[in-house]
Amino acid sequence: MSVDATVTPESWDEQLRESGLRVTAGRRAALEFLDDHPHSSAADILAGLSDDIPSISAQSVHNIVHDLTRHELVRRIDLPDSGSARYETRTHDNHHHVQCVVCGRIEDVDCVVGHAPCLTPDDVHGMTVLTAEITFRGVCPECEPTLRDRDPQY
Amino acid sequence: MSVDATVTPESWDEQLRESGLRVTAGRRAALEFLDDHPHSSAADILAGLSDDIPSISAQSVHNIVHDLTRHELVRRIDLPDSGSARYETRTHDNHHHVQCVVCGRIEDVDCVVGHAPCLTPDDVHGMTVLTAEITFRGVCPECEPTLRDRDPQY
DNA sequence: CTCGTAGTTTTGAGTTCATCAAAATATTGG
DNA sequence: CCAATATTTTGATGAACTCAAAACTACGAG
Ligand SMILES: [Mn+2]
Ligand SMILES: [Mn+2]
Ligand SMILES: [Zn+2]
Ligand SMILES: [Zn+2]
Repeated sequence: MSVDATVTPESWDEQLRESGLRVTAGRRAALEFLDDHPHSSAADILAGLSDDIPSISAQSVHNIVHDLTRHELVRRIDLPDSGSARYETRTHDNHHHVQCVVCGRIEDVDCVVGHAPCLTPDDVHGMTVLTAEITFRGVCPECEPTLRDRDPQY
Repeated sequence: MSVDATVTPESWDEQLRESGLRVTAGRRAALEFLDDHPHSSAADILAGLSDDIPSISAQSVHNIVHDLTRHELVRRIDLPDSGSARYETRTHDNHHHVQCVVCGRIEDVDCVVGHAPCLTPDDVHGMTVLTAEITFRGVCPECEPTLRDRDPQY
């Protein structure tokens, strides 16, 4: 059983350089944090990085995720509720998400097709469809009892 | 050729009353406006209603769409870009949307299945999937030339 | 028809998330 | 190590939405 070593902690430095971005403590820490905590908000990242980098500011986190998103080292996702944008290091695999309507928990859902667009609808008003962003909404196992309490007919 | 008369302007009043909501000028006007201008934002609605109801406030529009959404007379949609939430009178038909990445134009896309959830992925981490919100992203016919100018390899 | 009450709108303030701009600082090639 | 330029920080600003209380209105009871 061998672990895929294409994404080691140090490789973030390489990926940053390959994108023409300078290697900074904030960017490296943000990438490491997002790899460990997918679907984090800018505020989550700020909180997660403040211990290691006390000087980091909210504005810096926004700058960082913006730059990393633009160079496709991270992916930005905007889920229906969830107030703020979320970020993750899983890019280029066209995966989707399932979100618990009770607790907000977010999990990845592999794309059945594996490439964009994974669906092709009938009538798209003449538009050329590039991607299909899918957000499944449901109830996670932990929240099912909660929901049954509130609405026994479930 | 007969027009479906199930949704006449006056029927908004009935639908409001059936939901236990009082019939007010703002609510009636908002429903009429949204029926004519689907996928409008709260700001769009405010602008569209200000002529007829000069006293209307931004807060009122938020109250109105919130109440109408809660009683399912309108549907709220949150699209990836687009900053603000959008609203429409087409409810209960589980339809989806296609959005032009250049100009932001939004169009309806009928659900192929016709009922939620229209997709059932393999692994959803034990969650019970209720709905699948799909946003197709692409380029509309009007914007294709623009895109070709910027990036000739298209 | 009038009145009273609960529902609704308005007014005003406040929050969160994100952006813009300029000064301070750090990275990196030479 | 230095200079050039990218990045971070600081500070201000904006957009969308929410909260709370006062003013107003729809509508059913009388
Ligand atoms: Mn993901
Ligand atoms: Mn629609
Ligand atoms: Zn849950
Ligand atoms: Zn377009």
